[in-house]
Amino acid sequence: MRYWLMKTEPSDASIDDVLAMPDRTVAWYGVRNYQARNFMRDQMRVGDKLFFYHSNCAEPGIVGLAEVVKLAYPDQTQFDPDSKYYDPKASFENPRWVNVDVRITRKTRLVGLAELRAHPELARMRVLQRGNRLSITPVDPAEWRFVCEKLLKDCMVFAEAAA
DNA sequence: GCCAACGTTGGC
DNA sequence: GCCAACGTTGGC
Repeated sequence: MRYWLMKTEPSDASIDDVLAMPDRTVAWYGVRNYQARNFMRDQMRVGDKLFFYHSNCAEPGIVGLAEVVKLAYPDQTQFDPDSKYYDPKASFENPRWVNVDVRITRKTRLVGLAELRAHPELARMRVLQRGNRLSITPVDPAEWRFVCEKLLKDCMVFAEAAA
């Protein structure tokens, strides 16, 4: 089982938006970067866990925990001319982009960038590196444990309670 | 809104 | 295959 960090812009799909969806599950459509796509296509398995991260907003940071509930399959938005994620070079026969489905397991307090940077144990996290733009990045098991057991201890908010 | 960083495109 | 131009990301 692997661990990941997945970015979303809250103006597009915030954690509260996803909590309001059926089964607290969302298709992670719209990824248009090959490296991020390959992570979903080649490495993600059902049961992988992830940090749900808000980016490009007033308070960027981790806001929840989630898990992969469906293996990668063709991203439907690439076929839709009305979608901003439409890709004219993609076809049903040769889809270019895929997505997994993700279910929120916990809404947490905001763990912001400054707080993440404050811990040497997390210094190697990809999301903290200068110039990082990748929307999906692997997370080390030790980093996952540190965030969950040290930073989020006693302040876990259950998704059920938050929904 | 600024701008550094980085990915993609396309002419050659 | 090189690389300049351009577009996007995302923190600040």
